[in-house]
Amino acid sequence: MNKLSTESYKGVRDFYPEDKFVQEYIFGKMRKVVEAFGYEEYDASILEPTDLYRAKSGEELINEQVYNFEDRGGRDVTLRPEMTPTLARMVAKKKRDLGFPLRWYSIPNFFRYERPQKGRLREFWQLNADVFGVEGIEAEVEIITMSYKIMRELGAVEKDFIIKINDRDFINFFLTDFNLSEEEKYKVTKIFDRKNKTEVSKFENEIEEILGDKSNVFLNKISELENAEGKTPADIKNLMEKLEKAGITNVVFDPFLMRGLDYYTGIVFEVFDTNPDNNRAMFGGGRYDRLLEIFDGEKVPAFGFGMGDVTALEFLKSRDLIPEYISLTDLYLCILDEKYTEFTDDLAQALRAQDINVVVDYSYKKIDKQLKNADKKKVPFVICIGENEVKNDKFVLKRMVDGKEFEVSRGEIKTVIEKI
RNA sequence: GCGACUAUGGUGUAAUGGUAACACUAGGGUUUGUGGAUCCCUCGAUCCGAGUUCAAUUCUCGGUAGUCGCCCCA
Repeated sequence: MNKLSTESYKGVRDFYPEDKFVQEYIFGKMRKVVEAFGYEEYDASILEPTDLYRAKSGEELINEQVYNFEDRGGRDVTLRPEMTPTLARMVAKKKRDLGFPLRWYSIPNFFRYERPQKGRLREFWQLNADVFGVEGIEAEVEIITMSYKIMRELGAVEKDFIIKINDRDFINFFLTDFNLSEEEKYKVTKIFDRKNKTEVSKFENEIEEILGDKSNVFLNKISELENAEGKTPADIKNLMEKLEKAGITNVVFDPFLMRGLDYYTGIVFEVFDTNPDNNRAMFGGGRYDRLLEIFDGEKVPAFGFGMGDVTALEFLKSRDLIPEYISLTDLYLCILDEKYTEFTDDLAQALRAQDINVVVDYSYKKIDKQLKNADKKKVPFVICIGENEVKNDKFVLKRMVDGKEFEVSRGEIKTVIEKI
């Protein structure tokens, strides 16, 4: 017989309880922050018609990076690679009913068919928080503030990360002088996007290919922006001032920041790890005022961001910010002999009725093995049930962290567990 | 899609052209109602396929997987 492999599928992860605990910790922090700003949770199916992504997500993403298949009815189906198109679809569908401004969040999983490497897998989870119906800079301030607060909640200090911002409109404005076609403009944004990872000469050559002999003029203008603080575009300056008022000072203007997705229209931002070993964008977002047009022609102003669990986890690991596993179970009941099982079950039921999480060990192993197991599972309290307990209805409640024992009656168990 | 490196029990390591050792873990026992202790026993591995060879876990090639980088990137 062939042995079945225990390996998980390429690029996806198994979440053992300790792993799930950490993931839930991260999600919990995300939830706490966005809910404090009034964001409501939504969700959707992992399957979407492929057409949804054809419109605006970017050619590369749809052609090479998605899992798609034809279903039995001949429909072209895709495992969602991102949430924004789904969200836009949901909002567009019930636009008249929803009431704006609308603030929604979700922590769904996504699939992308790519080569797994550090900080990037084929399946990942990502917080998505979006606000619809706010045209002004308040949306940017709010979302970027939330990004900042999540980082702080996770234990990061300001110098651990830096928030880069830019405005796509602003680049487009510069490009209007050059009479470029839409496609050429698009190419320029892609080259910009790559700039920080490209050699300067190569970058300049690529720009020159598109702009010809005017490229020097263009590049000079851009570098002026980059270097001269006074020339920072007004909206960026405004945004930075407002963030500073909120106590967020690790923000910089980066005229080359583009982000990969095609649907961004205005301000975009990315949060970078300042650790030189992990010089990569951790997460980001931007304004996409025109995305909802693809459904009914009406635009709805929108600003949102996404924060993935893989990069967040890498960050926490590198800063030693992973929390220690804590069991959700309060009490572990050992049974010393099979004949005390019924008594133990009754006790467990009574305690559960008082909202205590109780696990019963039915292994009937030696008591030291049972205790060892309780310890391994990180359950904080143990009671062993044997002849004495059944006879007297008195118990020895053992606190595992220091081995201290407390003599208690049945009615005292709950209060002792909660108090100490 | 491209490149580099890697691949031994569940985990971490060892070794050799003659089929594998050790530690931890797990299971069982011992000490006979309180754990991270001692002692004993047991389970358990050379990624897959082909080639060279009397003999391959070891050498060669291919595949697969992992790690890192490139491309790309929410």
